[in-house]
Amino acid sequence: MAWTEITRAQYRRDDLEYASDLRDAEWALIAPLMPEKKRLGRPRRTDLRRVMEAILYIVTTGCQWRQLPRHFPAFTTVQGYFYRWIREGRWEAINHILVILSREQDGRDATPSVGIIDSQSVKTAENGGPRGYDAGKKIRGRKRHITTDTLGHVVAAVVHPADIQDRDGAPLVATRIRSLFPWLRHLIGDGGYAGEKLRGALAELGRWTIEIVKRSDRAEGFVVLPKRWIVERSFAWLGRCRRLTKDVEATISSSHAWLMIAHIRRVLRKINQTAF
DNA sequence: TGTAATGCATAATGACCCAA
DNA sequence: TTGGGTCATTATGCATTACA
Repeated sequence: MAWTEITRAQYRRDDLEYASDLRDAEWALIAPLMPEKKRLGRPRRTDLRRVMEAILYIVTTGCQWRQLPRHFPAFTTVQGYFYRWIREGRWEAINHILVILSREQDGRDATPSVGIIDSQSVKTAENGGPRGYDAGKKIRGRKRHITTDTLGHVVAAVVHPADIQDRDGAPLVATRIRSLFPWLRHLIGDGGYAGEKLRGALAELGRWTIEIVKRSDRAEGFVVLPKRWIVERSFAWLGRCRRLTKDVEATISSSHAWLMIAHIRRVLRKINQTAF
């Protein structure tokens, strides 16, 4: 019997189960977000749960496509779904829905009204694609530019070459936010987002406001909580996924997809843990 | 029977590293 | 500088299969 044909029960034996695998309750959350059965054509035989688990395996371990263990579907098949779901915008859509679910579970409005923005520069590997040099961080690669809500959910992300300044990348993020969470209009960021240029760019996009939290705030008395640690914590969470410790992708779109997947993984776990 | 969708191997391409 | 090697990504080809 081929490895790919083993039953779920066999697959669940300890020696084949991975920490990155989906628990039943987690799969229940994303199963409705998987592509529907097509009317025509050859019916799908591949178990999409295994496809998801294979992708989660890669995002957590950081292994190459070719190193995907044999009892997952063939890596070319998994890869096929990965890229197809990028084209369909499915990764972002899944993330969007899970963030809403998670917020509602925490008793918040589905749509956040405040976002905390920050970026992280990551080295790229030898697979080419768009990149640039971040002189400040001395890193040649790309920036992950994200906005979180006050709970630390990544509500929108943009990946761009690292030579783009934060204040120039921010409008790109704002544009993403606008299509995902139209009611989010207030951003909190660090000194990198200060200045009239960005303020003007945001004004053109709509009625955005941005609030700058300085790093060394020596205000006396009661200090407004610097919200910045929330984004930093989110970056730390994402950093646990080894696929993200370097940017090994050749395209911006797959780099963005892995970021979404890492976050999807975290939100799935979070919803599940607090369910009781 | 023809069509559309699927599974998946394989090749091609492009970028980059390394050693000679 | 060149040639070999690694990987991500894209393209291609072919066998399968449900359904009208």
